[in-house]
Amino acid sequence: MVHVDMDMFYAAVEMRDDPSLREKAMAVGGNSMLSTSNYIARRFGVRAGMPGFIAKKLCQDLTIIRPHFFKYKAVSKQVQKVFATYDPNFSMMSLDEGYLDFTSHMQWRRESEDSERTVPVVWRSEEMCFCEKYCPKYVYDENQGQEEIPEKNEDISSSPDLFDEDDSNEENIKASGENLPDFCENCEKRIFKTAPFDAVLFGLDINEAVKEMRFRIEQSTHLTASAGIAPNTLLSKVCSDMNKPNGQYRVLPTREDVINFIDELPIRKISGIGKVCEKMLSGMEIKYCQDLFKKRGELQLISSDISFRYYMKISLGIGSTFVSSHGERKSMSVERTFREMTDRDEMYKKCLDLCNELGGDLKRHNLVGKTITLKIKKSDFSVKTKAQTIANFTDDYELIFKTAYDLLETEIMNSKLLKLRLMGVRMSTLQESSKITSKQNDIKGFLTNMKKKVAKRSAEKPDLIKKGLKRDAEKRETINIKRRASNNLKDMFAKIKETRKVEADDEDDIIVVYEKITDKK
DNA sequence: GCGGATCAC
DNA sequence: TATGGTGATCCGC
Repeated sequence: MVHVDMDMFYAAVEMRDDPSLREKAMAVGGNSMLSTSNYIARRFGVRAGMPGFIAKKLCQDLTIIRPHFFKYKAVSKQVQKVFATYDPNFSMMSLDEGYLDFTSHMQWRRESEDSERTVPVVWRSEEMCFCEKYCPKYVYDENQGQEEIPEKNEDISSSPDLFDEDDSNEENIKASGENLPDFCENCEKRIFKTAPFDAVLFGLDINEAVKEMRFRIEQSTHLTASAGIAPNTLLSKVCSDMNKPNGQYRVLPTREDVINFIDELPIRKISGIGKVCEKMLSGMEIKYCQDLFKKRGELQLISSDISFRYYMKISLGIGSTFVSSHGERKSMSVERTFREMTDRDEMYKKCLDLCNELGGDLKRHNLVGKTITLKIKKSDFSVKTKAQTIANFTDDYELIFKTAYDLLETEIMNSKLLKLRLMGVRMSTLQESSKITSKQNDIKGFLTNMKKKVAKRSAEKPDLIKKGLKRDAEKRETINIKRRASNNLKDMFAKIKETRKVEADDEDDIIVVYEKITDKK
């Protein structure tokens, strides 16, 4: 298994596109959070995940670049194109890293010709002109999120047979080169007079195969990647970090090599062991992976079955031996941080906006869901979530808001002065909207839902139901008052009132059904 | 199913 | 002045 990771990805793209950044300490992100930093900035302790204003304190001269995701997506596509030639079933973990299974490729490789392992290459140098004919100039189409590369470059880098044949292309470039001036009028750099390309032959083994892949990535993106090669994904992930940047590392598929590698490895290096887990384990004197096995007795006592098995797998260097494709999405969410918010109407408005966004996202992905979760983060950074599952699948923002509103209202009512810094809305229990039959949306769904409600209610005392209805009526009255008090939110509250009314009718029906049932008894 | 926590990126 | 957004999973109810 191979894990590939682009080196300081976002920062590298920005440095590639703006040479003036290359000599500087720089990071990509915003004032509140940095996504990544270059190696100069890292010397000052500037790290991904660090707030920009703190990084500025560590490094006065830090240049912070706002992220350009359309660029990163475009580059990622190029990288994926290379990945696909080695393993069509590769699995991306993010824009800049992925897992590949080289098994099939290595079978093919053993019987491959030299020419099939030869990568054509354009050697580049800062002193040479690339701004015209030979320049793989990066042109981004922001709408498409795709990158266009001039045809010439496409020809050179994507034709492995280029050097096996009587190559008229090469001659043409040479010939035309003779008519060019020595220096470019645009960039004043020296212009190639001979064909600026060559070819590199890679060997048969997996180290060579991965070098070849990394070379192709570099040729196509002018960015470097690091890779890890190991018998499973758990190990390959750790390996890709060993010789970063622009390097690779291999753990052989032998018991000795795996054990040697894993024994002295700090547990924190393993993907899945985070800050908290590290601290907890260090409290038991567990710092290296071999300690997990040494302390397996204690571990078993204090851990759940799942955790214990996970720890034991780590200590033995066992991981997945195949790349698993991403399963179905399980949730979709929107959340936003903002300056401290105390005004209720503002909160409801924010909630409505989030629901609106979420509804749009769900529709775009052809998804519907039935569990709505409201997330709030208070000014003291404490986080709270409230969830409710509704009767029918939906992607309708008004229905989402109806539920989110209730959850938010509960929170507002339950606290004296709510000071928020973040709000989020999540939809889970998802289904593809196409799979929703009309049945589920009309009478049948309504009836099953009602049966459930009745069952739940009949477990309670009947007078509780009436109390509940009275409480709902009071809630509605509160909302009416608020509506009168707030002109600019008039429509919003009118909608709430509307939906509440539907709900109330719903409840009335339940009472009738409930009475019928009790009568029968 | 719900809510808190942890984790990766 | 000031610490993100999205998705997944696990644990204990």
